[in-house]
Amino acid sequence: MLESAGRCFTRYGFKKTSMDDVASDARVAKGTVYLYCENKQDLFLRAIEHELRAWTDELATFIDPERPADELLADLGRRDAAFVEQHPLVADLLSGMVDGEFPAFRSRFEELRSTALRHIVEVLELGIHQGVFAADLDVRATARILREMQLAGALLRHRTELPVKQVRRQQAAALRLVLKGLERR
Amino acid sequence: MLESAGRCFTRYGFKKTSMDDVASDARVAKGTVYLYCENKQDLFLRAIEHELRAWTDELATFIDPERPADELLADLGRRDAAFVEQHPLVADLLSGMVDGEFPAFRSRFEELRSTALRHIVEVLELGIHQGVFAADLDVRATARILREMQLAGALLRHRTELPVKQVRRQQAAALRLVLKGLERR
Amino acid sequence: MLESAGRCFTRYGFKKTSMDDVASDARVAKGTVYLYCENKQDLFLRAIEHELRAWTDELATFIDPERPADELLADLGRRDAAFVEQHPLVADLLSGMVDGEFPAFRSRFEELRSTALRHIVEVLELGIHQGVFAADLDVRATARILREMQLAGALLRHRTELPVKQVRRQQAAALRLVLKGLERR
Amino acid sequence: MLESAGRCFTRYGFKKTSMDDVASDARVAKGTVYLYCENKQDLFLRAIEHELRAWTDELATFIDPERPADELLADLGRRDAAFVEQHPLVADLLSGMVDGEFPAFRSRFEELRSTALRHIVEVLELGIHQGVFAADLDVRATARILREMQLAGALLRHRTELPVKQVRRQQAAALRLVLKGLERR
DNA sequence: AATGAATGAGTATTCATTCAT
DNA sequence: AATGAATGAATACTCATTCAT
Repeated sequence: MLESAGRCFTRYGFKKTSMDDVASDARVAKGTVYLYCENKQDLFLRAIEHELRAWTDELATFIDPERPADELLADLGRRDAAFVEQHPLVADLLSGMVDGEFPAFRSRFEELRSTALRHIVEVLELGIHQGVFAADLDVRATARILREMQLAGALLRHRTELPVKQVRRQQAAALRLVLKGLERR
Repeated sequence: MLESAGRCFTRYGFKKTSMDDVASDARVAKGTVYLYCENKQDLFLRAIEHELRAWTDELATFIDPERPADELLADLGRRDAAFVEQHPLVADLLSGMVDGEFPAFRSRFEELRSTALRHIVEVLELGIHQGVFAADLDVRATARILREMQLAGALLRHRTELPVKQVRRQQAAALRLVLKGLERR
Repeated sequence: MLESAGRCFTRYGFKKTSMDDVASDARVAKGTVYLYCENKQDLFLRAIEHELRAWTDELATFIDPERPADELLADLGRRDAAFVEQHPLVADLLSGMVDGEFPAFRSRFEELRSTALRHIVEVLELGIHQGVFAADLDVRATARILREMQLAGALLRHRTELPVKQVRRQQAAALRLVLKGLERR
Repeated sequence: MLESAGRCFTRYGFKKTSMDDVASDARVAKGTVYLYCENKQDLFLRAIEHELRAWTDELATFIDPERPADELLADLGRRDAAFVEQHPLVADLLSGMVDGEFPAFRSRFEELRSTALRHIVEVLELGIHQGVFAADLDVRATARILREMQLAGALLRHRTELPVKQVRRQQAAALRLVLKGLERR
């Protein structure tokens, strides 16, 4: 059910997805959908939460402090990019796109986004500690940019249907750009 | 009229904006709106075009090849960021968000986006020529990232209502990150 | 003005004709149309009256009592058919089609239709008097049928776009059918 | 549902009938109407088809070749007239009135009208074969006229609200007129 | 638990009519 | 007299939501 909802919302967006779409994707009757949610908004939020659970599991993966931070960061980037590409709803959440539809949930969303940042922040701080990243980085702002860049790639694929090759090229270019910028002077 | 439309579409998105919204924002009757457009879609596209005209005017400003490219890029970045913040519809266009609503216009949009890239590409190439940027940059992919980063900032403001200070911090961090990454080895 | 209205109403019908259609056909501004009529209904009625004036002029033509009634009837039929083909609004009026749109004018219309019948009735009565038509004809009902048959032809052309040849064939067949039926036993 | 639609379209015509009219006549909500049709057009066509089904069933009734054709024709005329009076939508179809509203369906309608003619043609040909009708009749054109005359009566009733008595008188007169005209010389 | 027919509020669009210029 | 921009009531159609079965 929630997966059907996720699929539909991903494909058509919140407004354009009808409860009928969800119901028929899930091969149940429309009324049945309402057994699992209060209303369309609620369904959307549940669907996001569902994807987020997988996301936080993913994030929980251990960050090995022995490995050089730049390597870690590249790794994290790749993994996150891959995940977000598979879960565009999460991408929508992170990019703030959904905030417009749910003004009431803004602060909740902000919190979720914060969570997603924490891991990048950790790696950056580790890097500074290891002496591979510049000490005077604005860690939080930088983390945000890094996340944004991953998102950009993920959203690009879903929204503009660029060929995968180009997306990868862009991601590679992003990494290069960024790693140099992080380096200690 | 087009400005009212721009305001509304920006605030509520395409679907959630009703022609009544636009009409009452413009303080005219609903029928009057239809004197200036064929359709809601048409209105949206006109509103975007209206903002884009200002954008292309902005872009037409001369890029002085005597100035160092890194300086130019910073300048361009600031100016573009400022502009996009004032014209979120353009941001939506550039970020590919609108493509979902108007599949028929995708190629047209892509072209517009290309235009917007050209200036960044130019500056990058100038920088390579000047010897301040690395010669082996993937110019197009890099340009795309740079644009994405500006957009990210602009969208952030409109969608998540972060305090301006934080947005500026993020933009500064982005610049720093990026300029280093562009440098010649 | 009235001719433009006539043309438009003929082509598109009452509902589908917009005041803009009439105005642009008459090459004046929409407001100008309202100088010549109170509203759309009024315009329609004036347009019909305009055509009817020509019709009553036509009907006023002298019926020569010396000529055999069957010949007269054939003549009248041809002339009326030709006229109605040129003035489909009159045909609509006669066929009762417009009554639905203007329930308030029904009795007025009925009167106009009566006028149109009178001439046929006269010829039939002349024929009875001459002894060429059966004395026990239901004159009024028969007149109505004859009119109907002419109308049918006229409407056919405008509504179904049959080739002229076929319409003529039908009119010839109608005449033959009818003249035999009118004959004295 | 279809009957409500038929009633409304009959009473007010296609344009003037609103979906609300149909819905409230059928004592359901507007949305419910859309469960049974795609469109207003579609609803109209379905309503016509609904009436037509009854019509073709009616036409399917056996034409006994043993009976004299003039008798058969009178019978057919009476039955058809009665039917068309009860189903004015069919009358509108046959008279070509609906063609203007649905240019796209013109050929489909023409075909339906052809079907309706076939039976009259058959009786006429039977009559010629029996020697009661003139051999040189233009069968098709004549059939068309006969149909037209029945229609005229039916439409008359619905559109002008003549007293039934007068309609019957007209139909009787029509029959008399016609049967004489069909006779062998 | 599951269904899906019924609902009706919400929205885009049209067009007769008005009125300041 | 003539204009045509502005109006807003009217109307087709959609879809989230309910509820009897």
